[in-house]
Amino acid sequence: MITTPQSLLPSSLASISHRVANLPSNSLSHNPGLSKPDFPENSCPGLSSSSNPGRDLGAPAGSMGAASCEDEELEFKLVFGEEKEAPPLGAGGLGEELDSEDAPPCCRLALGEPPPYGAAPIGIPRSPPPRPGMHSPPPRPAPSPGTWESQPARSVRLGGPGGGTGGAGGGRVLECPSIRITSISPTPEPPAALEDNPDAWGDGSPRDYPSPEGFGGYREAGGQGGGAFFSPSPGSSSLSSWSFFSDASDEAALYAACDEVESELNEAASRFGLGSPLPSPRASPRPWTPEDPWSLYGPSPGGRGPEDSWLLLSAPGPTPASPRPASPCGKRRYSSSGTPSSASPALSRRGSLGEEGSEPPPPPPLPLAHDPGSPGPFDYVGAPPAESIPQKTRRTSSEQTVALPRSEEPAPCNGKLPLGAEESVALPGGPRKEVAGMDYLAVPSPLAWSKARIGGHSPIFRTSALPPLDWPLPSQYEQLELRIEVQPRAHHRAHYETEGSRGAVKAAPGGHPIVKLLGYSEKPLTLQMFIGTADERNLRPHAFYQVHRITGKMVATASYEAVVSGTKVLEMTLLPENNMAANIDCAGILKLRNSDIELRKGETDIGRKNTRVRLVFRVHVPQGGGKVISVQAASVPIECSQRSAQELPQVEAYSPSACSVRGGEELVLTGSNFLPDSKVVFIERGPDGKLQWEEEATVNRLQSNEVTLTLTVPEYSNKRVSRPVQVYFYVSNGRRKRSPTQSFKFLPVICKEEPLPDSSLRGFPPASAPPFGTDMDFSPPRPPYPSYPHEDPAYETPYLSEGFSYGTPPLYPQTGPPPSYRPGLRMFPETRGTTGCAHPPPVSFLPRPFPSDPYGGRGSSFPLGLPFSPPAPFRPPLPASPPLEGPFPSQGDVHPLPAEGYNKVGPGYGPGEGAPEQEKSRGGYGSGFRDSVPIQGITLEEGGCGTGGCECECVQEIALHVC
DNA sequence: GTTCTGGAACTATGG
DNA sequence: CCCCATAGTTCCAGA
Repeated sequence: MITTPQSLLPSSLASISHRVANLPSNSLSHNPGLSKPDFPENSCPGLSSSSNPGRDLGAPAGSMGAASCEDEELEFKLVFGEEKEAPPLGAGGLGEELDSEDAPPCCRLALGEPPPYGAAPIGIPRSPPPRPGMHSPPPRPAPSPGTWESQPARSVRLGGPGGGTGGAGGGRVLECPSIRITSISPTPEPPAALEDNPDAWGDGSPRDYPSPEGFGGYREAGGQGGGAFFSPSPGSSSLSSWSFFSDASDEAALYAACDEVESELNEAASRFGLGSPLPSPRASPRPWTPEDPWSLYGPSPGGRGPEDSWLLLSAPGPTPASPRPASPCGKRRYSSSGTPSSASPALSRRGSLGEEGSEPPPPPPLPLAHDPGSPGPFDYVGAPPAESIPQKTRRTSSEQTVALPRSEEPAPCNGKLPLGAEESVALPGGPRKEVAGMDYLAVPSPLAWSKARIGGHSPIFRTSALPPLDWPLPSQYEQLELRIEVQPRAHHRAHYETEGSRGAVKAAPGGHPIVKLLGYSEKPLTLQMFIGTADERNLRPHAFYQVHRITGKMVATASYEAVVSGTKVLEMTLLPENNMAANIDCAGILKLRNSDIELRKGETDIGRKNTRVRLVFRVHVPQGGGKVISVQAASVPIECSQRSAQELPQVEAYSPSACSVRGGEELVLTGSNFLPDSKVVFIERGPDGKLQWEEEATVNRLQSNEVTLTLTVPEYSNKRVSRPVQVYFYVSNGRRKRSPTQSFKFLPVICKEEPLPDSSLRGFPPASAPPFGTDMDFSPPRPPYPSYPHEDPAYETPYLSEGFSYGTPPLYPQTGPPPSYRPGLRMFPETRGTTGCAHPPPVSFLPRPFPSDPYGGRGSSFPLGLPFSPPAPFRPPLPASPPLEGPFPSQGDVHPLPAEGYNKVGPGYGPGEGAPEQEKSRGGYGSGFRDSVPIQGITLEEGGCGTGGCECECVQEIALHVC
């Protein structure tokens, strides 16, 4: 680990680092798992961990890693130094509160100042950012009427010890709701230091790098970060951070334990003139130049400094050898965590802790290490010039990178940060981050924040106090509107730090997303972009994903990275000559290891299954008088996991679910991942499970798209069957890419017409036909679902399936109309379970979990006021992930509403059509499907299942097919 | 030689 | 405790 770096480091530091590394506890354990246990006992777990991990990880990563690694170490060392300083809360300049409004806002930006790169957009002040997960306190009204300013919970200036060398003057300011325990920190100075003393670093030693660390945030910075300092390795770090930092007491213990080390480090650091170690050593590989405004931000984004920085800390990663090193250690169990993706905010600790809070609490100081004025508008940390770091580093980046300190960062938004701004912060932040998050005491629950924010304040802020990233902002205000003209694709496989880039996010139509600011064209403005969440909660920076700057020949859009509160922000310029539009061809998505993030002190979100993100764009339009109007637009949800990306086709609903053995009817499938060459194959298996019949259906390509397949049901092999025949079909995108099978029935043809009473048709009298589930279609698994309330418009979406309600496929109007979305489609709820039916699941779809049958199992749904219709509309919790949602991009909308999605879906069907169709469907029902259905096949099934306990013969049915 | 990708092996987590 | 399924990460290989 130390090797190279050490060499670079002063002997003292080096020695220290070694020592650290060797510390018992630490164990450096690469193995996280190990470390964790040790922690308690060990004195300085964190340290140890830190040391290694990164390296290890890095190593594996690749050649590049080497460099990074080195850097990492350096940082590590540096960090230590800082820590020492930092720890004390107040250490250096702590105590000061910046926050005051006027405060110098770290955020302040110089509007108008051109960015370093090309067109100089107007600088945007950086807002204090809260950590991704965390919520920042709602902005408070600024002195000026009508304007808001972000407000840190409290700000504390960390000080750089005066050291300050850092210049930073001191320190960074942290906003802390609570008390900060860690030492970590804050040392913002580093950057400052750098700036101030460029010479010191000048040699290009690792130290020179700006502190990417700042970024450390993301991985935890805190944990790592801070922890990082303490524990480099992910695992360890996490552990350490976790264990140690989680409590103040723990931290204290740590500190004590590490005291010695810290002291030494500090000393060493001081000798070097590092004010604070923190600074971002990593930041950019290239020598840091004081003059470079960006330097302040930290490592260069371009280089991905940030990432690197993050990585460093975070990186603990596993070495190549061990695949999942990180997680093991301290991972928390998902189950325990409660909701996975954050489905429910409430659940998350954040609320209480501060997890989010954590982030928020310490809103990192924006870094402006440098003077705001000078550099540029962007206060953030990162944003260094692109050139700074080779992308390649990416891999290593992990190692290098420090996690961005998300929230941690001091949030001073207002306050200015010390320079190094985020980075510096970050670095320290890393540590800090954790600290920060953790440290802070209780923070208002996310919900609370949400409410506060949701209120709808005007998007007018002071340039000195821009809104945190987790602040909801309107996409439009007065004549201004930030619009995503071209939405990104619904899938984008994010890359890990250990991988190479997987490219920029692309648009569905090809090309890349395009964002445009309407209503303003006076001068260049900076467009910010970060990766936000896609869950039902308020939009906020995603804890497990970070934007990744893509550079290359093919990238035409200039951009640079910055780190705001631990969240990497990609900044681009909107030029009047381009109609204030930007082609987002420079934004990739980096996936952070769940274990790294989860271990962060304040992090409450769970990474597992939390793979959807949204691209969030922001623009701060200067209004004069030190005010800006901030508008934001978020893209459609983007699924970032490989799996989903290559995911198997999924059938979420289909209609009809049965037809005559003659086939020929049109069957519409809705789901996701359908391809132009997707095939739909019908099969029948014998009692022994052997394939008895197989037939590929003819797909109507013109009426099919990614989420809808329209096909013609093939003719069944035996047209003389006297009973309904249960068959199955699946969608295939190629070998190994088949959807789960769906059940379908072929009904015998009855020449004699048998009129059915309306009642029966519609509702199947309870007695005779169990409403729900019985339907054959559903295969076993599904519980009877209650129907979604038809009444509720909201549910009219695809999910609703009338068919479902009726339970019988035949009921669906089989008329031709497209299927677009027919009401008939039904969604299956999670199959398992609810009913009790043990059915094998022939139908295993239901991707989304539905609530169990509210109606006691019987619940099938009866939409139209059928006898059995559920009393109250039952609303499935689709929300989080509406089935369709992912795939369907609704243009322009930020929120993935199923409905919207659907609208878009049908190829032939224009957007918006969906609704109509649905209605039609309904209408059809209402009017009497009979009429609408020339040929009706009615199948009555009785299933024990429907009722509940059945064992399952679920299908006893009577099918009548009217000719 | 790099950057992108697509695939897939491995391992952890949960049921 | 074992088995299986699902998911997250890391690797590999080809374009």
